[in-house]
Amino acid sequence: MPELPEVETTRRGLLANVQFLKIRAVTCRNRQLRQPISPDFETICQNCKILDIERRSKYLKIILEDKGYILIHLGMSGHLRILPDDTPAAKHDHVDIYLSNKHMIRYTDPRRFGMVNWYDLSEAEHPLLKRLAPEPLSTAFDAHYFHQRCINKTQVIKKIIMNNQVVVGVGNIYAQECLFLSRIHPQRPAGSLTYLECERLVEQIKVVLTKAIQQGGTTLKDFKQVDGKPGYFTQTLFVYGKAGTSCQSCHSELELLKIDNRSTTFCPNCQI
DNA sequence: ATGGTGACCTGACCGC
DNA sequence: TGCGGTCAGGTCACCA
Repeated sequence: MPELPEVETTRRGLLANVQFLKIRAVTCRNRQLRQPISPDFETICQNCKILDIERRSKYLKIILEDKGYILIHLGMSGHLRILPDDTPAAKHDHVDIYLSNKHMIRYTDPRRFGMVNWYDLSEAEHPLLKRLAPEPLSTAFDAHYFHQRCINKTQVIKKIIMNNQVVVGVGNIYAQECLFLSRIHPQRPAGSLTYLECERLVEQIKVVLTKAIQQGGTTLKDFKQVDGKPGYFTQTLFVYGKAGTSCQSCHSELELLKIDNRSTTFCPNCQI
């Protein structure tokens, strides 16, 4: 489900609902996520005030007053909702964070590839955050930087843009969309891209992610915003999940490839 | 250092 | 109806 636009949509929805509220209590029903929830998680969070919610890559940081932050990752299938605090828990509702206003933040994640934990480490100190590349929508991510990172690389370009040590936040859906819109074949060795192609790709990554955020993310299967509304970006997808249909630009048949074991749809005519 | 592979999980869907 | 296979939005530890 969640790529960067979905996570950013979630951040905005949460922030509007929980900023400056106090955490009354926390319930964990299943601690076995991508990494186990630490035994003292509930105790540490109790009575802390939520100051802000930040996003770094696809991680959310719930900033607590004078006391570090809760780090959340949604993995493949996770989502967060704001619900009345007496809402019964279903099978995959692993964590509830009860707030001072009779509501709670509920973390649900069927596949449990996500994580929830508390830290008091700066980004430079945190093992999961310290090696992350620049944000795609920041000025640090530009054509010059990206071209430098591609030079002499034999890896295919799709893998490079999905590598979070090159740029964060580009997952499988948006990688395919960005490559289509930049007219670059997903299997090109990164080192073969010209400066102009790098510039085009960087621009499309920014445009596609910005639009997706504006539309509330992509709705796939069960992605919902924190208020339960769907995202609307599916209406804007050109290639993801459309193998066998015709290219909206040239009407050739879109083809399917496996790259790094992940499905990749592209137009064999437009993308060179 | 860089690159490739398997591992972590559950659920939906398809063909038999 | 049931069973086995395949696939799915992500990331990281481990190996060569």
